[in-house]
Amino acid sequence: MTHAIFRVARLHRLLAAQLLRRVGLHPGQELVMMQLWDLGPQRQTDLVRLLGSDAATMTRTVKRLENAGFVRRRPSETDKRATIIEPTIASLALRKEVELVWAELENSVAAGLAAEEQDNMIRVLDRIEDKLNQAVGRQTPLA
Amino acid sequence: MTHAIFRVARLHRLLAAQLLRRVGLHPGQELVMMQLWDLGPQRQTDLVRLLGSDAATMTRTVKRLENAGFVRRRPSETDKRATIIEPTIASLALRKEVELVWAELENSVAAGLAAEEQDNMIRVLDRIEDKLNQAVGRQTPLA
DNA sequence: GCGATTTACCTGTTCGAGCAAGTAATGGCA
DNA sequence: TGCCATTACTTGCTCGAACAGGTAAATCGC
Repeated sequence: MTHAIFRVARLHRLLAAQLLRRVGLHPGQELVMMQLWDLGPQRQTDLVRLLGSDAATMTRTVKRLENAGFVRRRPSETDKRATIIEPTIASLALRKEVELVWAELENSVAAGLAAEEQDNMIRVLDRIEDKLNQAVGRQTPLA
Repeated sequence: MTHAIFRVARLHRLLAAQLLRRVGLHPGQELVMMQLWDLGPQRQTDLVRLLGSDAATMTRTVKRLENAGFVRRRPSETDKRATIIEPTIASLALRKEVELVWAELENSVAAGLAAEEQDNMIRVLDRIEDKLNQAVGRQTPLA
């Protein structure tokens, strides 16, 4: 099963990269933007928490999104350590394109699966996610 | 479903990285070593084909494995363009450890799933893999 | 046999991802 | 109030992954 997951993960990411390329994003960036579009301005820490990502990676990803003009950075007024990230007006045009890409990705994955199979798949994936979270969380005691 | 795949993929890779760290490998390197252990010496191109990877990535990964002493490079006698990669004697000690890591990874994923569920999961993942291959292969015509 | 294409590999670059280490602001606690 | 751990973020490093571009060897077509 590990093999199968590896292969699907790689292909899934590869396809995402191909599709996102047309939109001018790199895989991973679209997840940040989707959070901002859905939830509005967020601190970097919150983005890290929401995406289960890494603070250092977030710093650099946000910097690139800022250079690309999709995001603005503004110091928090209540916490001088924190930076608030907000989507720019310009990014709103991107949103529809990203949603199209997302739909195409979803379609490529789900094509040929009955609705029932999809539901079951999601349920099992969620359970696997829980298991993995446990294993990652507690330093995998090996015993 | 795309969300679920992303999350499982990331966690799966993260757990693999944690486990492989104890063995001194980075995720991706173990796949190369497993091919070499299973099939014996291979040309770089063959490794690329077997793993669905990239020639440039393989060049660098092999170089690092060589520096780590797990792999040796030898020019092909029949094709002066090609390099043959072979596992070193030293790498054989690694093999058992990697197999343990792999088993632990498999266990973390499959724990709590009935055998029947696992079988079904693998079947569906294989179908998804096919779909993704089609989508990636034919430049995703968007229409 | 010779030229054009293909194949095998390498280097440079960009990006996400993670670890380590460092800075500065915050907040808790004695 | 003053100290100290925590939190938010940054920078430096190493890696896998992918693309672009480049070299040399092999192979195909004529």
